[in-house]
Amino acid sequence: MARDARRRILDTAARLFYGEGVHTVGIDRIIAEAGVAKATFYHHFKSKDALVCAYLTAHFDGQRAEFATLPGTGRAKLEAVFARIAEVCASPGFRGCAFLNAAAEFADPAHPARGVVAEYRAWFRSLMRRLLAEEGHPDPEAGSRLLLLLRDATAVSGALDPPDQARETTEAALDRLLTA
Amino acid sequence: MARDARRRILDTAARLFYGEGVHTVGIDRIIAEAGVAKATFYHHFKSKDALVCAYLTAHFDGQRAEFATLPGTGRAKLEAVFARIAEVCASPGFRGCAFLNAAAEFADPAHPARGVVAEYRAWFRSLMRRLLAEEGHPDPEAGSRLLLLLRDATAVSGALDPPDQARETTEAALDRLLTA
DNA sequence: CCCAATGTAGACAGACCTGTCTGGTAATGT
DNA sequence: ACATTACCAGACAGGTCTGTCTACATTGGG
Repeated sequence: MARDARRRILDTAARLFYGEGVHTVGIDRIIAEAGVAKATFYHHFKSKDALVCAYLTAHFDGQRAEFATLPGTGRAKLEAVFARIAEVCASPGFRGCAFLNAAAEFADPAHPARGVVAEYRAWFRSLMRRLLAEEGHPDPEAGSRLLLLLRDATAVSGALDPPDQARETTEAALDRLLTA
Repeated sequence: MARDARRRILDTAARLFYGEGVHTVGIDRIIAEAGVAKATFYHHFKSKDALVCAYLTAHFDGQRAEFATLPGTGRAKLEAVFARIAEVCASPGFRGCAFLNAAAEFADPAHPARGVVAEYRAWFRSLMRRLLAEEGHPDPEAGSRLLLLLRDATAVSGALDPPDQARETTEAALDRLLTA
């Protein structure tokens, strides 16, 4: 046992921060559920804010890796990406987009966590831009903004509306937004 | 002075809750900035949760009243509503949709605040349904879901993207979502 | 005029928060 | 074998949180 304390902390933080919100979950609870000493926690993370950033960054890395495995190029890949998003957003236990929730919790745009959120959004948009360009879309720049919009909307709907609504409506919207 | 303590509390709560987040603003701060005694606060609101619900409900009422003053019917009114939304979301000081932010802060769907959010969403969607029906839209039910999606997306974008992006992208998306 | 409602000021309890610190244990690398 | 590193357990400080309480002032309706 032992060399995996950091991983246990990150896993527990991901579960609790995502499931219950960053502000409502304290360090004490994380170290208790991770089975870790307080000194160990502060050995690996200099503060709670640092842990929040690490949690978001790990989430970012995971999503980047997941989308990279999806097959296809251009529009086919685009549809695969949104199918995956819609699937996740309609799955049980979905509690909204981790980045959007974090942004809502940290009102100050200068907060480090907001930086990770901004990086994520920039990455997602550039992915959309690339896929639209591959497809020969007339205006990948404007198109990517529409698709970022759709991504956000699907996440919100998945969190607040009946499970299937987000998936079906996203499909319909994707069609309309792509064929212009 | 005096008979307006409740209003001062509500105004202060709206400003602070919206601007800095519900969890980060304490009762002590609200009563201090509202210039009100603690006993007075707990005389008007039985708990902080009750104040949060009152804040959201007031916001709901305000938006309902605002949309009611917009002229036109059918598609004209629809476009007026979204123009207003986009304008608000692109204005300085916009920190996201109060309902979406509150929903993100209260992870438990059974929290009273989440009830107000659900009521708001149901109202907005029924408004969309009505306007689409007036316009002779072939499927107001599905259409209203698309427009709720767009509303959410505009709010998120207004909070996280450069000011003008939300407005322009919303306009473009509205066109595509309405003409099928 | 008097009573009830509404207001102010602020102490207090009990809980929880983050972050620091001490002290001791187990695994690792050289 | 031994030093280093990672780890566990838990006390502690200093602050903030919600909600209750006492004690007193003001105001308006009957």
